[in-house]
Amino acid sequence: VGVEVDVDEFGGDAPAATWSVGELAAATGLTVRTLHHYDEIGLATPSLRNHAGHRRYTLADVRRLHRVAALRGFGFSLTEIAWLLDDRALDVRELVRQQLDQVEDRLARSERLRDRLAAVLVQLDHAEAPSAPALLQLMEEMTAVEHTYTPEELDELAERRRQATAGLTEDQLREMNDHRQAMRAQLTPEQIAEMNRRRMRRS
Amino acid sequence: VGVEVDVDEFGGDAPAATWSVGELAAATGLTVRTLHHYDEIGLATPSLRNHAGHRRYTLADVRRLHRVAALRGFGFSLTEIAWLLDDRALDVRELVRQQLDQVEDRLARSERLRDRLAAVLVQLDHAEAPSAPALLQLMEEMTAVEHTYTPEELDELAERRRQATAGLTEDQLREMNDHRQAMRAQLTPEQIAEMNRRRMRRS
DNA sequence: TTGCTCCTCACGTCACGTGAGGTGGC
DNA sequence: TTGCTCCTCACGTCACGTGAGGTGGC
Repeated sequence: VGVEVDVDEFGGDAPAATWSVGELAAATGLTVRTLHHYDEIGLATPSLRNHAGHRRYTLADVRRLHRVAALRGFGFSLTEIAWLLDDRALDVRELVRQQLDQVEDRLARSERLRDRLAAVLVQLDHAEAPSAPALLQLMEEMTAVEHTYTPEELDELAERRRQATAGLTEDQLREMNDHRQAMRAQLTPEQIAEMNRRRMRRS
Repeated sequence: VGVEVDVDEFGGDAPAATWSVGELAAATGLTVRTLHHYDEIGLATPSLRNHAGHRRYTLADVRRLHRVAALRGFGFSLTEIAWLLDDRALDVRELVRQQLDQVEDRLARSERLRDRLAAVLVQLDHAEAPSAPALLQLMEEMTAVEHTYTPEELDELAERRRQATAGLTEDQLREMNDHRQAMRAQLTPEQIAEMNRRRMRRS
């Protein structure tokens, strides 16, 4: 539904300010497609359309949109956001607590995964040729015995983590970049596409 | 493609052991649908089919499947796993490092999200009626000023986290359960379905 | 006339889950 | 004959991304 009044045809009253999708996208950092999507599912619908059928968001619409964006930032699903905004959530505290539980859970998994990956990196350096078969053998050993690390290995592991995140020198960064460039030059188009897709999802 | 020999029709040689999808699913903890999927995309295809067209996995197939499962446990995508298993990965160390970077990134996001959710819980307790509007106002305040916490609030926050994860007493757990039961009794079928879906994805 | 923004389909994503409808061996 | 396992479609998931093909105002 939604009011289909042409905003250009307002009568005596001063016309209230409205926003187009593009303007809102620029202002909120959301994409136009995202605004379309929220409209499609009825989560945030513009109250008006102009004579050409273009969406026109009122101030109230913009406010709702900001709430949606804020709630997304807290990790709620669009369904849950709809419940909250329409005041149909039964127990807000419980909802937040469940959300927290989920995040704690993911956090714990990610930490274990990080440690195991860091350990793999350390072991790969110990290997003479870090090939795929070497990696596989390594992982089978790791999953089999759940290897306990020596203090030296744990140090190396922490060092790895530091290097992976913290500031590298200009030279190191350039070297890594050169290496990646050389690698990419040998990739098939589909492999490159795949890598780009993964990078997009990360940001 | 794939060899379409009937395993029941082996000649003089002792028939090698093979597994059905159901047996493998039970043994590996994967679902039958997952095995079908890996077959569909060519990641792990059974070498044989019996006369009725049923999949028959040889020992080599099972070994490959275990590698797939192991690599999944390290967070690699099915495409990456295919590269690794077919030894088509260009730089194994770089692949592992990228994987580690991604995990570190997710980890950092999750930590921030956890802190903000815990803070919301604390604030909800300060509010007299923890309703959806109260939650929204709270979040707007939080995103606006990026509120700095007092030492007392930080303590409460840590306490929240502890309660959310660590061992609660039997009484507390029972009470929470009763509460959830009561809440569920008021849910619409679609809301229940939604909650179940979320729970499935978590495990 | 040329750009720019806007519109509505409609398919693709990732790794499967979930029926639907049917077959084959014990 | 009844269960059980197996089979192949084929749609659904979640929150959009990405064209495709077209319209309207400056």
